[in-house]
Amino acid sequence: MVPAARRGRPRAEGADEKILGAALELLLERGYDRFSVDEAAATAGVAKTTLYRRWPTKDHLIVAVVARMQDEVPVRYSGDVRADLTRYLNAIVHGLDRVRRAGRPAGSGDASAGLVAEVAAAAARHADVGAAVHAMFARRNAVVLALLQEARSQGELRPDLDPEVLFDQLAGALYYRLLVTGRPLDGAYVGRLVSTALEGAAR
Amino acid sequence: MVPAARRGRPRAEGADEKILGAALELLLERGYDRFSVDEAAATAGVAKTTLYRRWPTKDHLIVAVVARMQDEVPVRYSGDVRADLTRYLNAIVHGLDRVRRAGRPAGSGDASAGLVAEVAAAAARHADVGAAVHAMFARRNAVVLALLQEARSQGELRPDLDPEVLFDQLAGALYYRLLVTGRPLDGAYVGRLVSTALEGAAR
DNA sequence: TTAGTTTCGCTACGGCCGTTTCGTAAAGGA
DNA sequence: TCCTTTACGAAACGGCCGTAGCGAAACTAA
Repeated sequence: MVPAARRGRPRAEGADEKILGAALELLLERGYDRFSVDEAAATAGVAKTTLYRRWPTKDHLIVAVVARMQDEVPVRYSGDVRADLTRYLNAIVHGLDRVRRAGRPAGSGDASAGLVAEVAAAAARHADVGAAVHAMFARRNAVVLALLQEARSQGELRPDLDPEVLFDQLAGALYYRLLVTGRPLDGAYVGRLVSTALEGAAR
Repeated sequence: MVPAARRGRPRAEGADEKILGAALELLLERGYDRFSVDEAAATAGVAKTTLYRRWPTKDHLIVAVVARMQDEVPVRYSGDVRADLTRYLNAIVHGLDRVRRAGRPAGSGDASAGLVAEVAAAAARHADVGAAVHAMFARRNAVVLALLQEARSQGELRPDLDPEVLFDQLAGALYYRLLVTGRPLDGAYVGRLVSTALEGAAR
């Protein structure tokens, strides 16, 4: 489907890519707060107005960059939910580790926690960014929710289980631990988390 | 314990209170992003330098305001963990609702989600703010963790349960739902959450 | 060709954050 | 009393975000 020929001067070809590439580099190097829109435009070799025509705020740009670097984690039901969930959550932890290792060296805290928190804050600041962030996570998590439904229909999970609630518990615990408690997020924690969620706390 | 008499001119008595009060009012009225330090100082009737001598950044000030309005939720083990946890989580939800209702009317999304996300972002931006935020939550959650240990020793919870993991699941799910999925946070969700966490997902 | 539309780069601006400077005020110590 | 120390208000500043205005460029439509 070729886009309908529009009226005036066409947008500079490849400008979007140049901007997103420069922005990604600067974002990983400096983190959200030390990231400057002026510098991103300059690094991309583009006027600031050209950037702002595409992304109306710094928040919009950052979320676009983050959405772009989201790698999908391929997951399929293997017959062992515990193993599948453990693998998926470990992939999230590993992705956060990559951001952390790429982050700024200064003692400004955890780069991965910072990025997650800033994306959440951007989602709360602008309604359209919020919609984009919610869609980004929904898309990313859809495969896992389907996996949980499959495991439930296979009898490995309780028939009355709400997969969304279970997933909120798992992913939520990861981000809560990362952002609120400041305690380490590693494979051992993922293992304890999956066990507790699957086997339950009662009795 | 009287503070040791310090050398120079003493700090203006009551200035801290005036600033925190004005800041709280402005924060609830406008939200983090539309909150201006200059305006907070002017409203408090204080020079900006006086404010910055006490809180070196806007983030420090906001976190101090939030820490101040944290009301502790009194919880004791009643012999029914499900009821106790439900009450506690509903208190959190209710507290977020209060912030939401006090929030700005403009379509800038959810005021409570915004405040939570901004506090998390502030914690990630400055190491000392992070320590304060972690301590604030640890203090707030300590009673619940003690409650869980009590319930475990009373045989209502699994003897091998890690209370921290269980609590991460519960609180994390709330904030994850609020910030990431954008879906409603109400009593019905709290009920489903507690049930799933206590009874487990397996079988 | 001509007119109209949209984008481009460039520049300047207002608002806010955080810092700095300056003169003054209020305390303790000699 | 005089000196030192710390806090105060007022003002100015640089950096960054986001907006506005300008002339030029690139395209469509007539």
